[in-house]
Amino acid sequence: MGTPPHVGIGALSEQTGVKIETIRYYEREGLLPSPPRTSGGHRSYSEDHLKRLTFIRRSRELGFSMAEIRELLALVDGGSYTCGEIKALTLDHAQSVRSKITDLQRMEKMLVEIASGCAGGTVPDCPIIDALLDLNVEPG
Amino acid sequence: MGTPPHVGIGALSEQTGVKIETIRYYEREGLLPSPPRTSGGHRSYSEDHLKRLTFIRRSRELGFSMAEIRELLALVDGGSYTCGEIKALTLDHAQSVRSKITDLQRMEKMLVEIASGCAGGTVPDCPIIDALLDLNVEPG
DNA sequence: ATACAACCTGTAGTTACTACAGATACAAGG
DNA sequence: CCTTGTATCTGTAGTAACTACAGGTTGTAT
Repeated sequence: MGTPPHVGIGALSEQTGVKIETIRYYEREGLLPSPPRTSGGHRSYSEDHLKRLTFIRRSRELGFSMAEIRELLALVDGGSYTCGEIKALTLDHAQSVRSKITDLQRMEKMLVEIASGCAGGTVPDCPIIDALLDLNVEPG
Repeated sequence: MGTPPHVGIGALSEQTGVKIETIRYYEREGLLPSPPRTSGGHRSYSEDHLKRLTFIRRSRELGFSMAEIRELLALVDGGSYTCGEIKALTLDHAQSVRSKITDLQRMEKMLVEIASGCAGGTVPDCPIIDALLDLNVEPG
């Protein structure tokens, strides 16, 4: 009927979109619990592993660091988490994402600005190079 | 009168805002040419090094990778660069910055969205956790 | 029995630095 | 000249989050 109760690492990888090596890496790092092994030593995963790995992947996609994910998981695992704690972590993270966006926007503006000074011709005298050489070095 | 003709690595570091270890790292990586040494083996930098290091630092601040900087420097060093080449590199980079911005904006939106579903109370039942567990796993 | 894919462990490479440890060098004061 | 103290030297290892091997074993289908 549904999915089989235990799958190998390859199947887990396909179902979650997380590469095999990365799954093993998460296990080494303690994010994903060590699954039981077959008699021959192959990892055998259950539905719970699938859920947890999905959680990890989603969190990574949202830009949480592994340290932050560790925190989230610790709260969840402890069973003692409150909505407030989780929400605080999430909003903290959103703030840091916003500040990265601001930085990148400043960058982009500068890039376009210095590029716009450039005719793009074939002369070897380029205002972009000049800008990179001279910015912040200009005397008052 | 002006600046002295040769300075040590500490002074160069202060003048450019690039840490000493980083300066040595750039030298190892071939971005900054090896300066002459004093009899005792200390690095002794000239005005040219200052300019080049400023170029590197500015470029890094604009988000160019070291590989991209290497390209820029190769063009400049070859003396054969044209405005068009430099401009193309710059606009390429600007495009990749824009796409990073788009990604982060999507992230931020998701974060705020899932956080908004959360009352922030003390109950251990949190829609953020649910979202992280279930997104993309929902059956059609 | 045999082929072949899937899996195993362990190590090293990636990016752009940063942080040591342990040894010299240099500059100033006495 | 000697001492102190700061500056610098080399070389190695650590950071984040993977990714990519190499060389060996297991699982499975015929």
